[in-house]
Amino acid sequence: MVQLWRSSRSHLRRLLSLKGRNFTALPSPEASQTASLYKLILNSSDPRALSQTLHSTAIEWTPDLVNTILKRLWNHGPKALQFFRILSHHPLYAHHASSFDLAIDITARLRDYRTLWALVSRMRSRRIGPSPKTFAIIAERYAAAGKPHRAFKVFLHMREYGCFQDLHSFNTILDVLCKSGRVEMAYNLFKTLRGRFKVDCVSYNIIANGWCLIKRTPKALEVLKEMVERGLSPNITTCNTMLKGYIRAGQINEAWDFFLEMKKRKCEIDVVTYTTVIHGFGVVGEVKRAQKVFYRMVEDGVLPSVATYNAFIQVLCKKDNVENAMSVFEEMVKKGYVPNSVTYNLLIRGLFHAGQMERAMELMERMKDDECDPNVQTYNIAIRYFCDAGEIERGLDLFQKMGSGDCLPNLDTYNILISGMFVRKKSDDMVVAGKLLLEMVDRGFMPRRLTFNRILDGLLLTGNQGFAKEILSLQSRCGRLPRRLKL
DNA sequence: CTAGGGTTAG
Repeated sequence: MVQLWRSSRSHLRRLLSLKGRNFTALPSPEASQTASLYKLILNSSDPRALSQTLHSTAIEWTPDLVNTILKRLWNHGPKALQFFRILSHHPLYAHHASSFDLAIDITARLRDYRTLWALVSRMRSRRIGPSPKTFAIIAERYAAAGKPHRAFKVFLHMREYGCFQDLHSFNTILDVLCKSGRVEMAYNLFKTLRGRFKVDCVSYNIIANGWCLIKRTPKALEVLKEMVERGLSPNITTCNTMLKGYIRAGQINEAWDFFLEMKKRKCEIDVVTYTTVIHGFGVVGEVKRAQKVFYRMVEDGVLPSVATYNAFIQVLCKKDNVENAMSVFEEMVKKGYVPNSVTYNLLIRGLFHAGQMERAMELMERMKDDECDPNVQTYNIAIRYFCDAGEIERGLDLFQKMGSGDCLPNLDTYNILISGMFVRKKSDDMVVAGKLLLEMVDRGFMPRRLTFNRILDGLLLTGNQGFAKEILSLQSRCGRLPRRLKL
């Protein structure tokens, strides 16, 4: 029966999709089931009732379904974990390792490390993990939370959980440390342990990139020199890393010379090289040069990717004008490229920036036709510009739309909207700001102290003493959570 | 999620 429905539905989809792209977004039965389950979980206020529903035999749980729901609840961590927990007690279904990884990621983001390690233990006792991937997630979150030493300790203790420390996992931990700005620490580990793990070109690239990220290109070069001395050859990734490093450090002439040198030496320049150059030169204002490279690359036998178009489109939006960006957009579509959400977000921002609010909103609608629904970033852009323009109501409308749809607001959304509440000096807006603050805390986001203070001041100045008191007690409750970086 | 390219404000 279900099978029948499914096949006739997909037949219908095929038929409809012939008539126009609008219909390709028609939800499949699986998608609509997922959507209704998601809404059910999100809107339930009674955990016991929810538990009963989710345990009912009518729902056929699969790891895919569970993971989809966990990802959609990403910006509502407590809800996501509640869902995960309820399903852990299902009489027939048992969580897949990938769902554990997602749940672990969420606990880490909420800085709930006790639950995190409890989940790791449960994975182990069920003999479904933890895997090196699990440890990569944990290490990354520790590093991002300003606990690089914890991140490294995770790596050291992997073996106790049955995971071998090999070159892969070593490279992962180096990269995690570098990306969180702890290059110094990564480099020291690298030097101490490179013999044991027999480091390769990837390890050197990771360290070089680490130095580049903090704009220390000479250090990166030094590392690469060492690499060559030890008999390892740089590859195209090494070159692209340095190229981007020069640009990031503002060494535009060095970057250009490096690019020319790459060409002269006939190293296999690829689409990443061109994308880096186009974006790098464009954003520092060298639009003509970026444009030349963009049109030249095809002659050189390298086809642009969607990312290349995105880089070029951003350059045109920022340093040229939106109309030209729109033409390049139409041009890429005509050539058969499928724009992604990055493309749309760039153009939507460009149009908003040029004051063309309505055209921006039209483009936001058009996204849906491309099976590329507006995402959090899209909404954040729109909300920001509407608030900046004083059209607070439209910003709030969009926010409302997000909450009811399947694109939950993230930390940025709340910050943007709360700032927007200070544009008009209205008492009502202060109350809305306060409510947003309560909601964001409820969803596992930690407002900055500045946000608390602004709202408190606002409420006190507009005579909302009672509400201010409530916010103040919320703040002290939040303060108990250890959130500041401690070394 | 073993490394490099597109979304975040002036």
